[in-house]
Amino acid sequence: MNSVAPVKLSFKQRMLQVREDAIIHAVNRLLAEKGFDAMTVDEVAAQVGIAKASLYKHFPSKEDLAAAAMVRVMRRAQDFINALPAEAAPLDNLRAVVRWVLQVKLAGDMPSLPSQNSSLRATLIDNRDYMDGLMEVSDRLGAWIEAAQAQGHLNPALPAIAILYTFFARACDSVVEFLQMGGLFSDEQITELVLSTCFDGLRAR
Amino acid sequence: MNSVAPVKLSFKQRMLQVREDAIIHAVNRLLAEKGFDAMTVDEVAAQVGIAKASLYKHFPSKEDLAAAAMVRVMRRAQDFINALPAEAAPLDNLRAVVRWVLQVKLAGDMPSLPSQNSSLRATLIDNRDYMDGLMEVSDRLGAWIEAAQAQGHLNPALPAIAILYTFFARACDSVVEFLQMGGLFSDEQITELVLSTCFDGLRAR
DNA sequence: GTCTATAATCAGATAGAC
DNA sequence: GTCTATCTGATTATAGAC
Repeated sequence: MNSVAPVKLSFKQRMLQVREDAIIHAVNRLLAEKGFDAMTVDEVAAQVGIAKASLYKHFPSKEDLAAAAMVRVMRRAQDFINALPAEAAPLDNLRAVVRWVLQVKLAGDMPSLPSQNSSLRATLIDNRDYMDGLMEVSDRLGAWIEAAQAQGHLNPALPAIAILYTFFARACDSVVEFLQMGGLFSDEQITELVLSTCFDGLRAR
Repeated sequence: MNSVAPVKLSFKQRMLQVREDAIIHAVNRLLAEKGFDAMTVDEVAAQVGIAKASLYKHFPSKEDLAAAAMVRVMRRAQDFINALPAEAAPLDNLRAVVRWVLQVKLAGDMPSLPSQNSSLRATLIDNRDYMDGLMEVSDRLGAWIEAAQAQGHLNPALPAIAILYTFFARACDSVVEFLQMGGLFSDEQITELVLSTCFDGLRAR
């Protein structure tokens, strides 16, 4: 009994993991496509192909579904950041991160949450995985920002926290949506335009 | 009869106008505070101090309420733009407009709509006042943008439309909310920080 | 036009069988 | 854990008296 139990458990857990991955993937897509308020739990269930009640066995609320999607994207960000060369110039790594964010957004994979929803905010703050990820990302980017400022690559007059927020805000930049809707520019062009305005500004140099 | 009718009508219309102004003002505040989805028609009615059914005598739907608020803010933008000196440098006028947008936002007077809601978008597109205002604002700013580019003040390599969208996007810039939430900066500091990153970029000059 | 009362619908969450 | 069926509450919108 004791010898087989772990194997069966592990298999069960793997199935569970796969199912939850499918759920989170669906949530991520729907959050990117229509946002939190317009996304319904029925839709999520339908997309995954399970009953709504089953969803609630995995996640206790709609807010927790959204939080799981945010944890997922935060993990991806951490993976990307950790894969960047430590020996590269901090400014280059920061540009690479912003480019990654824009590409995720342009691919329709960036979940978007309403910034004013308080119950959602509470759920996120209570979510340890999310907060840990957010803090690690902030620390990594913050270190690069200060290094780039010390090297004279980023404007030293700007508070580092303001620069950090400016990067985070690219994940919900309406300019990307406006340009994408217009249909005049390719995804690559949009990426370069937003990167240019972000780092170089609108004024001539 | 004919001699008094216009007076009575005008008085009635003035009362109507005042009432509708109060409604739109409440909608504007609620849209700025909680956004379209979280705002309920009951709340609007309660804030104005009238019954919900009376609201629907003035505006046929929640979407039309929001559209009226957008028309209002667009009118304010037009008024501000028209008051700017024609002889000033285009770049200065553009900076003034962006500063105005940030101040309205920081004062909690900038209504925010979900960019993905299709019924709302349809209502806005069908709203002549809104579309006319939007186009006039775009034309005025567009002319200044092109002039500033010709003078070498704005980066000529950027498409004018991308610059215009970058300005519009300041009305829903999450950086403002992030910085405001942190509580480390005054409204004036936030305004100058965002203006700086917008026009001068993050990189050192 | 304003009100009270109510319809109609939708969506988040749960009960209980299997 | 998954399902069907249902509950519960909230919300948009309207009916009908005054």
